[in-house]
Amino acid sequence: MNALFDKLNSAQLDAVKSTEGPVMAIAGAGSGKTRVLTRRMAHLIYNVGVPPHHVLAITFTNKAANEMKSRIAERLNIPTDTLWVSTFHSMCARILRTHIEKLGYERHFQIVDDDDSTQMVKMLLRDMNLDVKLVKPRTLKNHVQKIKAHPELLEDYKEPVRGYLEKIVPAYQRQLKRNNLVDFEDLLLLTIDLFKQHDEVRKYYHEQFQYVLVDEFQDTNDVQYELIRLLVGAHRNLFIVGDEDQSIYAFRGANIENIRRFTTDYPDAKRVLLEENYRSTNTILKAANDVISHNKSRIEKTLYSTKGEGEPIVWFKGYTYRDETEFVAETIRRLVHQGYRYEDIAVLYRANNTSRVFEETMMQKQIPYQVVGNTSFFKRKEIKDMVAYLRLILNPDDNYSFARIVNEPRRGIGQKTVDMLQAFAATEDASMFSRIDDAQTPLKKAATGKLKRFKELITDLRKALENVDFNTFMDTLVEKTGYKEMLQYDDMGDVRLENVMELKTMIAETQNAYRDNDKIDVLTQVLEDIALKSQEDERKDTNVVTLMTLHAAKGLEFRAVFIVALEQGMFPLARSFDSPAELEEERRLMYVGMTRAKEKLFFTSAQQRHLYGEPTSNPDSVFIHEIRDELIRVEGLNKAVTRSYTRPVRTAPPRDADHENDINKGDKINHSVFGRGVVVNVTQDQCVIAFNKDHGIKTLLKNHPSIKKV
DNA sequence: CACCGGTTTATTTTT
DNA sequence: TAAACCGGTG
Repeated sequence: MNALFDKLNSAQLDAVKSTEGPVMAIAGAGSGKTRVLTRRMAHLIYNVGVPPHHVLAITFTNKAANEMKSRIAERLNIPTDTLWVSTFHSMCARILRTHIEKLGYERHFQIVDDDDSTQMVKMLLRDMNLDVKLVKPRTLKNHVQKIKAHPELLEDYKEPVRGYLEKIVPAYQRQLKRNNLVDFEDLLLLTIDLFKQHDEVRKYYHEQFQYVLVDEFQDTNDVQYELIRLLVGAHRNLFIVGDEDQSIYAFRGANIENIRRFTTDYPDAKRVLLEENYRSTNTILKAANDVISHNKSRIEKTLYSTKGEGEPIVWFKGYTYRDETEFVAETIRRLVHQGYRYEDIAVLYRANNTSRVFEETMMQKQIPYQVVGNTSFFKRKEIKDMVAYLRLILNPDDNYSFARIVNEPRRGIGQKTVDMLQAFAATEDASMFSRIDDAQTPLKKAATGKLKRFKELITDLRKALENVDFNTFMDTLVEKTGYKEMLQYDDMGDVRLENVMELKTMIAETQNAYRDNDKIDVLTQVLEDIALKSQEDERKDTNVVTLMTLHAAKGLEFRAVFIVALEQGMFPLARSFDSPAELEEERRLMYVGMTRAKEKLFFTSAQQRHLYGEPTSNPDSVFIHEIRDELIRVEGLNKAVTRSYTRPVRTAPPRDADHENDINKGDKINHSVFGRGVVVNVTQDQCVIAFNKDHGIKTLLKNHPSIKKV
């Protein structure tokens, strides 16, 4: 026996040792999923003797990838860079850097992020004189991405969106390619194209990746699924780990169905169920099970733990949000007094804007805290500007970057001038940069003069890049562009300049890692990292309370967890009220949040809170009432009130249980949250109910326990 | 072209 | 509340 199998239970051991053929591991929250993944990889390399670079592990976040890499490398005492452990996107970027020329792109292609995509869609909308108010650019961008992945879905759209998409999608794609840019979706789609069109490339990677592991499989979208299918060769050594109950990214295209699809595509797949939880007390697990069992379609599984029963969940309801935040702060105080460290504690909320009131109270009460996942470093304006400069220096024909910084800092080159130049350049299908000196220019002398000076600036900087070292180059860049001077008159100038200098450090580090490469390659690599690793080494303050969204908490664990603002409309969000599918996703989010807690779990809510400046009051979150009474201790406002526990829907045989509620058109019903209503329509498993004016018409799950026939 | 002030709008977001 | 956006004026 060797240490690779230490401290693994039999199910985990099975998952680690079953190396050949397709394997699916269903891993409940806290069941030691990461441990299984890393041990399996180590086992493959160390015991089975597979060379490290023949194993591919795909994760969703850089954080997860890095953690896995370092754990394996440490255990096996090998350098991390021999391992192919990466996100879908960086894996694709890496493959495309070598092969993208086969698809007509240039090797030094740049990656645009979501904000850039939205910006481009917005510009296209304006160019085409389409109404920006009718469809929001952000929303339209999401549709564009969807159509890129699934062109056939265009037919499902109604006017005017359909017409917009028909025009925008090809224009958007043309523009990206023209500027040698790819977006996140392209990274996946182009890799798929590459594999489909070039057998020799595909064969090459089939030989290379003899074993493939995919983490968080429930979060894969259809394109990623396709990519995995193409990637796995005849050996079919594919290992997936997932938990459908933790799928919380459907709004981004994640498709839980992929888990089921896997079982049909690989009917011989071995199945391992990891149900033993190493994280939470049984009280927390039971409560989490209570909540999640209200979801209709799922593979039934019940987590258990050896951590004992633990204490009941405490639900505090205050009059106002002030009571609520103070309860949280005071409880944190008490916990710390009992020996908890600040870093053992997390405050989780559904939407970012909730953090503000908690921050205020934390500050007042002098409790050290950090807010995770606000504006990431690379999304800051000054960094995006610098990136645009760097991209333009690398590729002067990049119109998009050109437009971003041509007048940043102010050079008196306004929108009109840029528009004219763009139109002029478009007639020759050339870049703006290349036509500045053109004799035919329709631009005024003054404007042309300013543009020429700008062009000179960029050309000079390009020379500087080639002739001096990176540190000097970056100094020259902020100096010559006038960016540094601009920041001097900026309130936040100091911080911004510091951020820009941070970039300098990053380039230096990358250069060390790729010492032999030439400057262009190094800079390309830096820009790729910036695009793909958006907030990787967000510096973690030690020993502080963590405030973050429930989404951000996925994969983490804390001794004590507060889930706050548990009110209808706040969590679950109001949007989910009339969509059973969205409500189920909210419920999974609740499940994820609850299972973050190791020892203590707190729910809080307020009778009244300010929303967008207006005082509002909401009923208690349905999720609280989906938990058995004996698991919750009520404090604050509702202390004396009996709670209305709603039993879970039986999930076991959902097939012929349709008559369970036996709701028909015209029936009068009573809903535990919305009150009385009349059924106006019934479909297979849903029904449409008209409630009184406060709630209006809603579509709900027919068999949901919250509905009772009157 | 730049700046001021009124109006509008409001999830989550690994890449 | 707060930030983004638009339209008018200097």
